[in-house]
Amino acid sequence: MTRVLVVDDEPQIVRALRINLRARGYEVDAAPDGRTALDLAARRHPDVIVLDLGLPDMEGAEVIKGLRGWTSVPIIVLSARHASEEKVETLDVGADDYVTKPFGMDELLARLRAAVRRAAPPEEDAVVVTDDFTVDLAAKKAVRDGADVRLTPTEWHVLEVLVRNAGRLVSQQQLLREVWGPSYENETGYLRVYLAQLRRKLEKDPSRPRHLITEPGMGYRFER
Amino acid sequence: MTRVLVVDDEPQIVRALRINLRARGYEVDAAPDGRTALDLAARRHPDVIVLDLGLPDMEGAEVIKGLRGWTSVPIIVLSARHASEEKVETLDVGADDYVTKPFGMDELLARLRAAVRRAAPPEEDAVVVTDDFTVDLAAKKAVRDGADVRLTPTEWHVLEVLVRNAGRLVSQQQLLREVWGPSYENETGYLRVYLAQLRRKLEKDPSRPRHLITEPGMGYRFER
DNA sequence: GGCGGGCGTTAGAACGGCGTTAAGGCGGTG
DNA sequence: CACCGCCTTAACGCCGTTCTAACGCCCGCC
Repeated sequence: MTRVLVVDDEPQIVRALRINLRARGYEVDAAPDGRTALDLAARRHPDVIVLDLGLPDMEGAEVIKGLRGWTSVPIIVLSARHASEEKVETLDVGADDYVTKPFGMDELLARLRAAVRRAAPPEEDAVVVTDDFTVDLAAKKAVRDGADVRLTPTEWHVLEVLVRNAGRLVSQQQLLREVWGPSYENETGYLRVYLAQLRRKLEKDPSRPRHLITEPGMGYRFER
Repeated sequence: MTRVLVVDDEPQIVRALRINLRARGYEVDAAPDGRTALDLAARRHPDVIVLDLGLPDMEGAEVIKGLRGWTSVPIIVLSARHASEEKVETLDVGADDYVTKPFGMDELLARLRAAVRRAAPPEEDAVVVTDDFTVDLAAKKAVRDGADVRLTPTEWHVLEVLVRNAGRLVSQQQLLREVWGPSYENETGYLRVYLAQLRRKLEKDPSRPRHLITEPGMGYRFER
């Protein structure tokens, strides 16, 4: 779950943000001043910070610098000041975005989504592991006994559909449609050939498949 | 040097941006429409894109989607529309920031600095070593048997994309998009020529490549 | 117990894709 | 203006993939 730290000394703004963020599945912490904000940021490691300028105890710029000393968490600044110099200074000390009050909640949430999105790690590899072999969907790679297994485009495509539906039955028609196209729905012979190929390359005992399983008369299923 | 791609069909805005950016040491490319923008983005790999909505040939959202299909370069949108829905939609399809016209040049430049700053990679050791050769991504150099290998710009670009995706399969379309641009996705002949060149210059036995590997029908893969 | 349909397995032929080379064209440089 | 790299393009031969057909097996059904 995404964690948001809201820093503002006006209770009604904190309240409005808390309600809106909670409703969208965010976890919300709140701090009424800069000191508490720095403390909570260190302890709770939020995924994004919404920071109101004009806190009672510290300059906004000081809060940002205090954060930037050790974290690159996205900071979205809220401010009543429209002055260009203030925006420039705030952004240049390390803020990621600057929203002027009064602000539209929809827009703030959209900017928050954008900030979280680009801070997210670039995409993890979707790796599926079985006792006998490993399938890396992102790298388009299958490994067995430590060695890469070479798969042809069609073999890979069939395997991919099955693995993405791991544990579920995939009907022959569905497989044929996704790999060969809608007009090949009756070519069940293709499936027999390619499933045999895949088993020969991946299963320990191809005659007794443990992962690429036939459901007679229905379709095929990948079990990890 | 930081490279900026300015996308706008109004010459005076392009001109103003170009002058201001040049004066601050940026390298500036400009595109008057979406099609040119996508092409230039692929060929020049800007560090940030300033995109005006309301281009003559494409919807702004379409341009953003076209970019987001293969790159995470920061996109700062310029727009005359202040409507909240437009901001939300634009940010949600992948824009990083949304600035309404008329805009202050100082503010835009500050937002641009912020976008570039947070996109900057955390100073990685960009040296990849294999048994047969070494690739230094930062220095843009390849070394084999202690001697520098001379690579043409295109050769280097192809190698760079493959090395940055080390171990992962890179499809022919992806490779062509990133090196030649989206309109070259069918020119698979280029790949055959350039992969042959790279193998001849880098592999010990070019007829049996150990690192620049072809996956027939799918793409290419760099293995260290 | 014979029969037929579905499935697994194998091999070969056709096709398209890939590696390789070299020549032409283009732009940049001295 | 001539030269030189680099990119593009085309031609050719080879290799891998896909398709197709044939055969054997198992199982349920008549």
